[in-house]
Amino acid sequence: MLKVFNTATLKKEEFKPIVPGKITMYVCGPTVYNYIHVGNARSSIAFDTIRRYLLYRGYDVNFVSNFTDVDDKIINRAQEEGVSENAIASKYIKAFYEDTKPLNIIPATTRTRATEVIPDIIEFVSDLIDKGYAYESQGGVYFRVRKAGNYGLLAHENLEDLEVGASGRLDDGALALKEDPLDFALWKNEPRQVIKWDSPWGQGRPGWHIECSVMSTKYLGYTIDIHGGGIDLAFPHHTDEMAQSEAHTGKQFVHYWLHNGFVNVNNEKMSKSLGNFTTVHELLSSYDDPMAIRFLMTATHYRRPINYSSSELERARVELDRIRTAYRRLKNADFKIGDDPQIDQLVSKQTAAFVEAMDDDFNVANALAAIFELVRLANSYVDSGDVKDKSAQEILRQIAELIGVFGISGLETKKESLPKKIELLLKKRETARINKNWQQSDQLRDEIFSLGYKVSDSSNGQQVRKI
RNA sequence: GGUGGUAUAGCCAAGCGGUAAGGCGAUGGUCUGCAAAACCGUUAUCACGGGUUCGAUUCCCGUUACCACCUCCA
Repeated sequence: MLKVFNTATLKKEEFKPIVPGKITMYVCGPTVYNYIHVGNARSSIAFDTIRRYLLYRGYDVNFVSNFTDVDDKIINRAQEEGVSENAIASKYIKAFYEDTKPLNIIPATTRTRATEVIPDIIEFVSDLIDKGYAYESQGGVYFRVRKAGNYGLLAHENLEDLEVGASGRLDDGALALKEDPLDFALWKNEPRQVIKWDSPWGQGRPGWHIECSVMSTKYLGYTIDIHGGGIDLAFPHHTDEMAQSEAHTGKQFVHYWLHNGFVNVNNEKMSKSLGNFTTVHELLSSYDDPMAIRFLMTATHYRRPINYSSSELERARVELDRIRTAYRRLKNADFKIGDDPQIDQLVSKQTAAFVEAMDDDFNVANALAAIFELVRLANSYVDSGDVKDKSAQEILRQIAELIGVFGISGLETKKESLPKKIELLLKKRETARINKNWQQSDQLRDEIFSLGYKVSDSSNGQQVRKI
């Protein structure tokens, strides 16, 4: 039985999809005014792993996400660079796909830009006005927060506390536009010569939260199973989404709210505003093992913070290497025809442990422990010198499938093209080894090492990897 | 100030009423020409103070520290 932690109730709840066997899932996507950073990637990876596990459990998952391609930051960026907002957005949308592909993130079933649903947004907002949940004020449209039931539920705050914060931060101009400091914008009046659309309230552009409500209801229906995002989105973004969506449809918006924890740097949140971020773009260009990045992000429980540093990344790589090494060893072992029932039994025991762990709100730590048990089993099996093909294939298949749920692929490949010079030195060393010329063999190993490659010997000959 | 979260070995991190999974590191051993890999072993009383209980890391109360949200942020 799958249980998930719901931010709305702060409890683990049994997961029951609206339609048996099918899951509707919406995850808030990035505002595309810059490259995504490691923290953004963590969120994508966390929900990708959740999605993969649901797929592994046999569910059909309809996964929708968005690109926010109209907002203040994009407009500012466009003005700074003297190009259109669309040029900025398109550039970083392209970069998003380039950056997430090496991290093995499955593209969303549907991924739409905010600017592609403007008519739907206008219709949605008009309906809120008709229903009395919103009002126009000088070309802008605002949502009446006090009219919504259980507003603040996700943030676990009451209206009075929220109001203290709201009235304190708003300037007089903004306050004058609103009936109540708590109200938020559904549609913004836009007098400047920047990206904007005609609307019943004059020229303007959508507020921040409306696009997600529109896309979620448009592509997935009035009520969806899972809505995800970073925990910082719980308030105000998801709170506002929930209020406007439920006001519009009269139905519960989301059954399970899932939020991921942050990536920290020196125990502080990595964020664009703090400036302490590393973009995935630059990380990928300076680090040659994207699967290790994925492993670091995915092997930590999604709600826990990750303290990001190069040493943490290195540790993740070493851990992942243990799995890869075992996988390759077993794959390259000498098989005998046959089957070892006791091995098969141990494999299914660990598979069951994996499922049990993941069913408990995606407990990846315990799930990973099951994978490491399989790794030890694989290694011991090879050491026994009596490997039966059927059992070996079963171990390999399970390791690949389970680590695949974490989005780690290519366990056996990791083959890189070697420079000619290295190839030559390896050949020379092989000859030396056949002649048991250990001195020359060691010398060549040192030489290869000094050129940036580490060579080690196994029963299958020399193994090389780039340092 | 309000709200939510976290505090477990050198590090990462499970467990959450019956004397602590897993990984990294360290260390001893086996194997190997050496090294690597692998395998076997060693490596913690769970922030602090009370309370409940036959028994608490696990429940309750309090304290302390750190993080986050309350403004854009995954």
